[in-house]
Amino acid sequence: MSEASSNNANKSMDDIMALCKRRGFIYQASEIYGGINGFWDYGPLGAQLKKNLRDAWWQDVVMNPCVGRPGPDGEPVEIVPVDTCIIQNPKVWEASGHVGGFNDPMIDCRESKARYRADHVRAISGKGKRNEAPIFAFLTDTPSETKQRKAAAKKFGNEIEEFDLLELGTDFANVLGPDADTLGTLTEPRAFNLMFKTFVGATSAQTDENAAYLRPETAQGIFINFKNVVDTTRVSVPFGIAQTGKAFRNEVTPRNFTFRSREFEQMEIEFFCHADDAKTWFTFWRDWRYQWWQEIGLAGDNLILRNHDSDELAHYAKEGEGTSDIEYRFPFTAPGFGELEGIAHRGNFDLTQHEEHSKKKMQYFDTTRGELAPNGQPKGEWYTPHCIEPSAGLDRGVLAIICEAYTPDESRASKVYMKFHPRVAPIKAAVFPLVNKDGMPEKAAELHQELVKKFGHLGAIETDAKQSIGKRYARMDEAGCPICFTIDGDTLTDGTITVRDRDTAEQKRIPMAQASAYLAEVLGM
RNA sequence: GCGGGCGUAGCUCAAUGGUAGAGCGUCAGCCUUCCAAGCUGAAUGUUGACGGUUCGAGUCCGUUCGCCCGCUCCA
Repeated sequence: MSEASSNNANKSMDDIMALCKRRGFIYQASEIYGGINGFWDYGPLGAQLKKNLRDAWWQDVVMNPCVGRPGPDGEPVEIVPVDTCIIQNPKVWEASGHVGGFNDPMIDCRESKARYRADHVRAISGKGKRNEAPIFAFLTDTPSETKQRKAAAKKFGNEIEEFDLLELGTDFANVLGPDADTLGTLTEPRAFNLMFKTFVGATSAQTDENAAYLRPETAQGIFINFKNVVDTTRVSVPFGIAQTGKAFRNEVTPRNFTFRSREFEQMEIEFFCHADDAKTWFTFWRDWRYQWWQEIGLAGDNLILRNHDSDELAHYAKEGEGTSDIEYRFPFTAPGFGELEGIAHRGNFDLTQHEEHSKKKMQYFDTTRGELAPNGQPKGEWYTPHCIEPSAGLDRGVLAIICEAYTPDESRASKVYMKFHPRVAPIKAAVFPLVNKDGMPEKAAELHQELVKKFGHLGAIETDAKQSIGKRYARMDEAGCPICFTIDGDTLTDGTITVRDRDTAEQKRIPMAQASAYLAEVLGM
């Protein structure tokens, strides 16, 4: 357990947010106009950090799936990428269940602060007295039902009638809320539209006919291209399709810095396999994804793997075998955890839905299955593949990495340093002349150019000749730069430089000619 | 959506209803041979926004936007 991971509950989110602002990791979106609730912008260091995490995922998922670890079938894991549109045909969201399932009107109770799905609330009035107080509202199978039935019986005896609350319309002045003690505390029903709506066509009217939605998840772009990928590439089940991209949800309550944002980026894999193999693939992905987050720097006990209870499964996962979350103990969730990535067994829910709604065949012909023909070859089998979905939040990953890296240290000049794993660190190295004269700046520029050329595609290589060396080290500590190379007087005579380690502040001398190899090793190359 | 707290320079914070300040950071110059050293100087604010009370509002009142905490919600 690292020092950083053991005390997240003691890390101040205010301090972390201040550092994010001060050093240019994350800014409030539209700040000069007073911000906009639920949106955040990344500054120079944050944008690079986010790109590094996205690149690491892409490399380890798409380019070299599971870093070469074979799947449960002993074969290399096969993954191909796609990049699909944020705006899809609206029918996609009908098929996926996002339109029908999440437009439900909700009712709030001003007294009890409870919130109810309007269509779930039942009501009891006196017989023929629907327009008179009191009317008793309740939720079936909750304590409120018992309580309200008792109250209604006391008031009306057997002369009652029972109906859906919504039959009253939108005015509930005569209604006693399920958990209320006074009449008329229920608000009128309000729709919760979790999807952002927009309109397609520059000259078209903004009517429902032209309505479209910003995607609430990248996953559907994969499912609706499943057949395209199967038909046009040489993949065969089992295989996965991966995608990163923005998604949008009109969250009821954006909260906790970037953790719950209305615009966010996902990194998703939809891995298709035969139903018989789904369970083993689920376990495989769950375990590897957990390990991946550990290897990217969330190595301590702040990261856990949690299997969902059956009663909290999402609509799509009920068909499958379950869901596991990889969760991180953020300072604002401690001692609890917040989700970084969910690994869901979606069954064949999505492909089946799209097959029904689009009338296009989504089944897959597997030539390795089926009974054997006389010649000993399998006859093949048609089936709708099941799907394992490791779905990660990129912004949440960045936030977790920032929280994990944040390390207060009163003993050093910066008082805090960012202990980024070298692979995600936005600044990979810095080159300093110890003093800004005597040929040192020239040497520094030389080494800087060399390192930029070799490592610049991975992140920033900085150089700085201003002010004292301690100040420059401190600045790099706060930015999370893993190592600094310093040119001094000896460099000019014997060709050696000092390497300064961020985490230990220790220094050692190496030949300048080996700086590049040294950095490569730090970066795990 | 409810309740509570908050909003002053890039950051952290001062300022009795009476001229908006400090520290740090940033920038410039000098200096400087390993950890924010030293010296000199500079820039930076419609006090979140709008309205009101007042001779006068950072301060009081209203509205609004945003952030934090709790509840709620969370595909």
